[in-house]
Amino acid sequence: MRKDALRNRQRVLEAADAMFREHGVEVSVGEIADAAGVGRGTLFRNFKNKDALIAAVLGERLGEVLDYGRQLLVEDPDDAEVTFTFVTGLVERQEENRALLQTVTDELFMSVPELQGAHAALLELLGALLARGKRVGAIRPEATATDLMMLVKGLCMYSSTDQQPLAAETIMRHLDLVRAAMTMPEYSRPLRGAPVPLPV
Amino acid sequence: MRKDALRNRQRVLEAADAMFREHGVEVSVGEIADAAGVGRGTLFRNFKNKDALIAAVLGERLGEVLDYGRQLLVEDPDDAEVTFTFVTGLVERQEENRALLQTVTDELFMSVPELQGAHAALLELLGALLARGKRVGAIRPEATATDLMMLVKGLCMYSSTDQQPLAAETIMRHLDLVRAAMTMPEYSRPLRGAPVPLPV
DNA sequence: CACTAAGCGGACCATAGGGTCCGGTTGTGT
DNA sequence: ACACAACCGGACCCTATGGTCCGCTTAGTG
Repeated sequence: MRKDALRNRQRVLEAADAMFREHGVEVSVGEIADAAGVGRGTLFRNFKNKDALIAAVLGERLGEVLDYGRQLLVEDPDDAEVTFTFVTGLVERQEENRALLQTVTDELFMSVPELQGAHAALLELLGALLARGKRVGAIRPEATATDLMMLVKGLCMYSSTDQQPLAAETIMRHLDLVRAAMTMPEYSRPLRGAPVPLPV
Repeated sequence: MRKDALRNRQRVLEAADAMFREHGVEVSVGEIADAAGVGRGTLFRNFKNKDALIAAVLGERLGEVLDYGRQLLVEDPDDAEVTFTFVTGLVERQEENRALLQTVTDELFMSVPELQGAHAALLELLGALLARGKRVGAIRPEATATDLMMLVKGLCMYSSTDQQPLAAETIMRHLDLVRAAMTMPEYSRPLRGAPVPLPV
């Protein structure tokens, strides 16, 4: 591959990542190409179609998330909090990257193998994190990775769909709700921060 | 208004309602007009634009939901379960009407005054339901209507975004998670049903 | 330096969706 | 029965988007 070609590919990846972060995967390829300073032709020569570009960018981002979670599992084998440490990190990343969890559980993208794999891996990781919490009696024994996934996805979708992004304070509060749903009562905690103000 | 005009308006409303139920508000006005057996011109003569049609249909559906909730408030002034009775009903309706909660908290539709009002009314209703639960010590005192809204919206979005609609069993399970998040520990209950199977 | 294949990018295409328009039709009061 | 306003509906327009194509440019090698 020629040097300039590689450089352009890189530029597209970076531009796509930036645009996805800010606007979600709905941004048009045209805008991405413009941001990258290349023509549409160049973009599509490097990525078969938009889905392939999404898979390339988000696959990597999700990979980082998975690494983070696996790292947590290794670091402290008896941390009852590990699930919520991870989920908090996940939500924080989602907060500065609208696209991060868009591809997970979305009919459109479940057909892209690379993302399907990331989804499965994420569920597996959540399962492992929960298992740790269950061992020390922090997590309800019947709770599953899918249960947690639903709550987290819901939280993320809710906050990124809203007009203006929710305050970090509100997100922390919502995380406390997730915690209350998943933990044994004595591991619950009071809700932090203020509720979202009524719009208008 | 001429008789045939009125009849056509009605047909459009019914067709739109049916299409929204099944496909969500994303269906094209063309499909709605076809289903109603009228031309696009007729549709747009009766409703200024697509948003107006959505507001007309969903406004009515949301009104029914509000009536249901207010009815519950009147019927038994000491029912600790009233919040979850309502939310279960809400989720059941959403299950057979993809569009029901789409308009709530969606940037696109928060600008339509009629739906904005319905949103505010829904939050107010949830607040009243929760207040009842708090009085008898069933609901966490710091929990707010917005907290519940987030959980319910998340649950609904999660289930209607998925490839195939989730099993009713799974939705009941998720409702138990919502309950766990909102209630005092002794009002929680074990999760019903089986978790969602891993896709592929 | 010159040649050539790899690479470039923007003009172009097809599709889809919301919304408008107008020539023809039809309900309805007289 | 007639006239005419109200009404109809589909052809049409405009915009946006994903994706293709091809004449021009340029990296890089002999």
